[in-house]
Amino acid sequence: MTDDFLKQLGHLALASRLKRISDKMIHSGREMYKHLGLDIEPNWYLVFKLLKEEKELSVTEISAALQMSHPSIISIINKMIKSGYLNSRKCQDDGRKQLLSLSDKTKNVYPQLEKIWTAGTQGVAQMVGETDLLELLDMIEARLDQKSFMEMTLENIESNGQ
Amino acid sequence: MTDDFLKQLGHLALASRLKRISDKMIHSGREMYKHLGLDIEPNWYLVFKLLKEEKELSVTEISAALQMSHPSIISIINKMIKSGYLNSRKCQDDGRKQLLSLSDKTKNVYPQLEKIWTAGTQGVAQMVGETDLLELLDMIEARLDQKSFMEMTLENIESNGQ
DNA sequence: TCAACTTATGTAGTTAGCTACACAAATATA
DNA sequence: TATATTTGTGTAGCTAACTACATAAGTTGA
Repeated sequence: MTDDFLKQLGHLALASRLKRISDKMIHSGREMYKHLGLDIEPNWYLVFKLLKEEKELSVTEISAALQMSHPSIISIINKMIKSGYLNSRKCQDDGRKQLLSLSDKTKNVYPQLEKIWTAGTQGVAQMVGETDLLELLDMIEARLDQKSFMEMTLENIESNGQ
Repeated sequence: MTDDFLKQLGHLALASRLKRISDKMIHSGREMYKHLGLDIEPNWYLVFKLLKEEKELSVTEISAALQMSHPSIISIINKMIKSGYLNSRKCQDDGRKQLLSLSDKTKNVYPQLEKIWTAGTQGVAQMVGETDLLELLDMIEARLDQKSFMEMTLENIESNGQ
């Protein structure tokens, strides 16, 4: 018997435990950048890595690639622009679009960032060990895409009620 | 090659993926309560279940059991009190303490809530299948408690730099 | 017994997601 | 070609966690 009530709840508390772990890691990531004297936030690596690969993307394209809502992306990129890490220019062909790319400032610090991300990847790999956690997450996300947690639960309520 | 950039990032994006899954499930849980006509929020089940078991607890005790900060607990219980699901009384022995317990309203709807949570537990169990996901989470949380993600990463930066 | 410390609660302000709505630009269609 | 629809971006307002600070009540020890 542990004093961690979430563990006791078993499957019911899955979402809460996933949230607890991710919150803790994200918070620790924020501390790490601060410790290293960088004005970078934990979720920016997604945009950095994506734009390193794709060179120039619109808000909607970033939103689709990261599977996050476009208001979330706007909030992230506005901070990154303000801090000088992204360039933004209006698209010539389509006046609605804003095209984002990495700034020179970013290109200068990129080697340092890569070292941090490499070390972070190693840290997660050490934590996860030889387990197949990432494959499990693939499976869970695939199942959640097929049928939402609400749908699954409502179906179970239905069939339990028979 | 998938169009989900987070998957491509492998271990590096673990925290982001855990967040994405938990956010999705929590959001779906909110919709479910709404669909069922209940004015209950997704994270309240933790307090309901805990107080069902322990009868009467203070803010700090709830905070410890759920491993959440006390301001988070205050925010949750204030809403639950406002909605009539919790009773609060001042502790006689210790005037600083607020003692929380389940209200009659809660006791009346509890059977219905149990059905929902049972169905939700089944839903998660179906999603997780025969895997050992919960044990993996136990392991990861234990390792994170020993050494934070920041510490792990900084150590790796150090040793990579040699 | 009273000052210093500790503990329990509460408040303020931050970050990170989200949906719903607004609006402008592009495209499609009658 | 003019109107209607779609698409891309942006804003407002929501939830949920956190830390840091404030305050009040208990406890301890000189």
